[in-house]
Amino acid sequence: MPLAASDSSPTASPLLFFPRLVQWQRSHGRSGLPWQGTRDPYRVWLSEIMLQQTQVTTVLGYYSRFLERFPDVRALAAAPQEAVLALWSGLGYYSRARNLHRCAQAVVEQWGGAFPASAEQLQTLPGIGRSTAAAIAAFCFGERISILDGNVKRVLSRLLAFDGDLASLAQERRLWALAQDLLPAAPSHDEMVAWTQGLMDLGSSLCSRSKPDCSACPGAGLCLASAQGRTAEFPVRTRKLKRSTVEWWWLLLRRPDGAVWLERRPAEGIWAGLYSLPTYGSRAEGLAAFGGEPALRREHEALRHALTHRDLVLRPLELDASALRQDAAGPGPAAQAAPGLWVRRQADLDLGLPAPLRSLLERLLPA
DNA sequence: TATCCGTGGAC
DNA sequence: TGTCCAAGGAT
Repeated sequence: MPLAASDSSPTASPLLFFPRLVQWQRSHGRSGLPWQGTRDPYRVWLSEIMLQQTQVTTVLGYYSRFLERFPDVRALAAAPQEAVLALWSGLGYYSRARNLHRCAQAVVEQWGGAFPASAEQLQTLPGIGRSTAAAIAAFCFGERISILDGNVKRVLSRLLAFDGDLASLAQERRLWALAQDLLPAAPSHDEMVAWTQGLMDLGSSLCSRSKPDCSACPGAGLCLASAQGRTAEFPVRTRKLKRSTVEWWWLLLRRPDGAVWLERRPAEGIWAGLYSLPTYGSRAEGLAAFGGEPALRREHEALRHALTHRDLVLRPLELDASALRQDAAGPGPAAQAAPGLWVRRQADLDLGLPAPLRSLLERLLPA
């Protein structure tokens, strides 16, 4: 049965996509990013962790500061966790920083300071999942293995008109297998670098979420979604993000000299391991912990801060700390004293701080 | 499997 | 203003 004239479905093999994308990456892809042009696993690994769920422009400054402070994996492994969190402060998803630190220590202690050279082994390390392991292995060791990040899901689901729901782990695994099938039998190291980078470059430029530029795409003539005019339908992902609102009372304990008391947050949960203000679930509870109503100086305007699953309403209560204990253990009753410190000026804020708190303290403390 | 974990940019 | 989501991983 002959094809109808209106049927514009590509008939070329999707295997042609590999050489086309490799060529496109070399002529049109990104090449000047600070973590490109190296096969040093430490630098590639650091960039991949920072880039998880984080845009390139956000990462650039953090990456250079981090490398300057920790030039190699041994320097990072030897640092205190607090120093790592301080450099990560503001980048978000702080479990990445804690796992980064643990990973560096594992590389030193279990691998003699050299990252293992296969995706399978890399994936056993803290904070390195399947996609990050594949990226490091492809970039640094030329391994024939496919990444599958947000960009690749968009590019390949369109190329193949893959209509599985990527909210499902099973469908994600299917697409991962298809991605692996697009690789030639024996790609060179350079080809794996260009292919891996090309998938991400294409997804972040031509094959954008809205209004992709299919005419300039190296997948033109191969891409099923484009041929069918259905790019907006891919990738398929049923989202079921349920947001909730949480109200936190922040105690702004101020000494007569203006200093503010910060405490380290617990090792799990939101902002784990960062410094923050003493936090309570109600106004009464917070006041009761530090002198009650007579100590109250001012109720600051509430700050609203959006996290992925939660909207935080932060209510700072400024208390007069002059009547409270002010020894090294902190201002509260010794029994509930958490590790913490007084900060007097902005120069004291070289700490792991949640973004909204850094913003608040930069307004309150003198330079 | 579903949920949790930050922040900022794009639309 | 709200929504999506960006080089995801851990539990």
